[in-house]
Amino acid sequence: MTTNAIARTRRFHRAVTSEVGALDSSFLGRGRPLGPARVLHAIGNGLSDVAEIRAHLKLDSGLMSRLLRGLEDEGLVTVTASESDARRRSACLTPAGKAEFAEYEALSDQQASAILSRHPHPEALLQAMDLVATALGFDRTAIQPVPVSDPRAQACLATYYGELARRFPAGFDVSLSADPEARDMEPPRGAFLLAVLDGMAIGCAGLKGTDKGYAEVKRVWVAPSARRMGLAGFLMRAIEDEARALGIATLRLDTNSALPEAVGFYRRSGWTEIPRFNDDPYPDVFFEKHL
Amino acid sequence: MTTNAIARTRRFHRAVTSEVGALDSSFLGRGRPLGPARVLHAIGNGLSDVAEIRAHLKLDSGLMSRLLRGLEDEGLVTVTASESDARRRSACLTPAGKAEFAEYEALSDQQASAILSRHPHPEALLQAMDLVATALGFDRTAIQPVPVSDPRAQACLATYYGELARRFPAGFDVSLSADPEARDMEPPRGAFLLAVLDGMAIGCAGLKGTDKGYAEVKRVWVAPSARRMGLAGFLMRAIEDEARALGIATLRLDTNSALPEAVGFYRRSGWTEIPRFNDDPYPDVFFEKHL
DNA sequence: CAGGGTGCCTGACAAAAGTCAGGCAATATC
DNA sequence: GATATTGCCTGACTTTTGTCAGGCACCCTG
Repeated sequence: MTTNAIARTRRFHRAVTSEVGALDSSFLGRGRPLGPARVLHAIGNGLSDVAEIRAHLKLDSGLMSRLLRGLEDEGLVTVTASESDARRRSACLTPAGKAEFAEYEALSDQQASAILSRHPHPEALLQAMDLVATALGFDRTAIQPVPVSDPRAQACLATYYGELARRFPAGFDVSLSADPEARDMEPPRGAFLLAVLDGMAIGCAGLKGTDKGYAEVKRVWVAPSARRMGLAGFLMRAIEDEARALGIATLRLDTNSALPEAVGFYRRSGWTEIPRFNDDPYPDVFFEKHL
Repeated sequence: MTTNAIARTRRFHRAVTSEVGALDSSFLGRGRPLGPARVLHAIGNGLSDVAEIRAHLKLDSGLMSRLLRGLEDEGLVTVTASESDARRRSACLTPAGKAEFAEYEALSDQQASAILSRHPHPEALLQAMDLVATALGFDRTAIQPVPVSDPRAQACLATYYGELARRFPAGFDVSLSADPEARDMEPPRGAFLLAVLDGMAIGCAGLKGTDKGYAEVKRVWVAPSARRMGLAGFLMRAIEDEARALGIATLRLDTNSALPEAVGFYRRSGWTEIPRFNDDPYPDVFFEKHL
């Protein structure tokens, strides 16, 4: 590691730390201390179980209790006993709370938009921010099953198709390909997994159930910002676990020699090349793996 | 501004904010509260004037006074009256303070190095961090005169020469070019300006005095992360101000048609193309400007 | 239904950070 | 040389955040 590289990294930290002061302005800009603002933000983002919020924000139980009380006194949240377990409590925004949350969101959006709009090349800046964010937090990546209809899943697939269209010599039109029915990629026939980091999907993989004695792995994609970090391996291991849990013993997949990094990855990770097993126009390489 | 772009920017903020928690671990990792640690850090980085530190850290005068007293009690700093103005005070690290500061530096270096070393492509990550840091803080850019021997100036020049070597069809060897004597680019004959952001040089420009009735503008360079943001314009205006202050009425410069963005920039900003005025082997376009 | 565990609340503190009014000495201004 | 200003200090606060022990209601287990 050169001294220069460390100096540049630390310069980045300095820049970002002072910018986080400005970011806090979107947290502090409404005359509320950081603690209550963070709790409000967490609730607004869908966390309701008090214990979950506490774990997420790493707050002491006593402090959490008082912060919630404060928000209740302001009329922003209501706290009720959870239905399934009356010891647990569940927080939820009142209409006033929702309005207040929306104001915080607007502040954050404004700030994000300000940064982007004063830059001469926003797309390059976004790509750089994605790369940095993924590098900083990669360990926090969570792999979770979602319905294919989840908007984040759809966004991944759209990017994936766009990339195939650019990389296949003849382009790519998903409607000509054997597009799996959504319910083939949902339990109990299959699964669709999303790799999520800081709320953004950075990869996906589908498991498509068939009636032919095997399941197919489809739509394995990793965001450019997360490549070469081993995410495909995590996704494939998770897909194999899903398959085992569904009682599937054989997996197949197809890919294209225009994607050499994918072909190499499957070769390296225990897949065996087999003859063509479908008549999809796009793939030209076929693999199988027994679990 | 698309919604997606804002979401990506905000995701970056989230990622970086939680990483700043980790950064604070390098500030808090030595059992000292944030306040005193920040003051120690500021003094270690060369700030000594108490009022300057206060302005930089945005601290109340009372709080600042107490923090300094705490560091004095720990034996880490000594505070003395300033020589020029006995109302002002000046803080300076004791040997123990220097050792403590070095420990903080080591923690920060370790953290920077950890981020880089776990990434598959550190140079790409560094470039992304540079781009983001420059975008976030561009308004804070300071243009300051330095001796050409300043290590930051030398680093800029080395990068500049490297870039010329890549872009000139026949390469670039500074020893074959008319490399100005250092003292031609220092007062009273000339100047060398550095654009500094968060402690890192992101651009430079030299003013080389001659005995021929004009001064030359040399070594105008902007870091890749800061291009297209108008920095060259700021630098040139500052160079012109320096020239006027030195009583110089005519500026000349040479450049190369392999650098079309530079040629275009000079054409747009009031320079007149003139015939070749030197026998340097590299340039093929020549400009003049009267102040 | 007794006993142990869990989730949240309360009270009592303590540390850290921030605020404000006044005070003192040095300096600038007229 | 009187007067105002500046830079820092001190004391006396408040707010925010964090910590800890105990308590109560609820849940699970046998």
